[in-house]
Amino acid sequence: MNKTIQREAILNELRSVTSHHTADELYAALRPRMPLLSLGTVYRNLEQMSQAGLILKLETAGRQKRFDGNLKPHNHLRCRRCGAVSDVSDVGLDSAVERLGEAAARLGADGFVLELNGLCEKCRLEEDGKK
Amino acid sequence: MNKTIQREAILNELRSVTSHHTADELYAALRPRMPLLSLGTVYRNLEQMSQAGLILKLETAGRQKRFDGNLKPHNHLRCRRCGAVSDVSDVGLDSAVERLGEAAARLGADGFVLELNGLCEKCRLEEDGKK
DNA sequence: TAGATAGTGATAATAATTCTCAAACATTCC
DNA sequence: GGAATGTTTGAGAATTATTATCACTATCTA
Repeated sequence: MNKTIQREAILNELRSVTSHHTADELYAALRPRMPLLSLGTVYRNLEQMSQAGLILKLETAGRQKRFDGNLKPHNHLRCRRCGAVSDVSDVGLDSAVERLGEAAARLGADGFVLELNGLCEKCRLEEDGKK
Repeated sequence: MNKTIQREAILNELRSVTSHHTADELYAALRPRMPLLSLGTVYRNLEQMSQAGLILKLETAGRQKRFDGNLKPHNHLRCRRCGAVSDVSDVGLDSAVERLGEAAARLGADGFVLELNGLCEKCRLEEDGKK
């Protein structure tokens, strides 16, 4: 895998945000700096880097795939209102997930995909505001 | 929601199989009996019935959505080789998932999506056969 | 620095799903 | 049972997300 300006830019962008971009969000974020960047290049590199284990591909509910530059084990919440995916950190959840991993391994599974559903911080505040 | 022949047929088909059909698999399964059935009708009804809670929509990894006529809580394994989704029943897994549900509820989440990844029965045998 | 390889941008192609709309059907009310 | 009303259908067009193609350019290796 050669080093290219485009690939570096995509990886840096993904690592510098805690949100979990879709391919077209990344494209939109990078275009001002790289006006010739092509959407196909973004897709190609995201796929490549997730194969190589440099980033995570989140392909759970919702139409578009999202990508995560944070490789440390952590959990995700998808907002049922705005669709954003945010990180969840909670000790109780982490230990439940660990147990789940053990149960899955015992069954011979390679792993699992998990995503919490609910309202993100932002939408929770907005819904409360309405009442 | 009116009662129609198409809707009944789709629901019955989903309930009579333990595999988890995609829209086009259902379409293919029903066409011999209902040659005028349209794929749009299948999609429309699947969406409607999952909204109404008559069936489950499984929209995890993989491009196509799958639908499940079994409403009892149970877990799924997606085969990394053939893409099929099968039911997994295991006491250890169930209790880990229950804990996970409690942790998620404590955090204010509505629920979660979970899918194990690995080889299904059929592919496991075939892979073993090769060696 | 030349030759081999890999990656890029532009665009076409594909896959899955959703939308549109006139005609057919189901339900309600008399 | 038949008219009025609302719902659903089939057929096809449209949309969305993603992948493939390909001539050209950048990167790497010797």
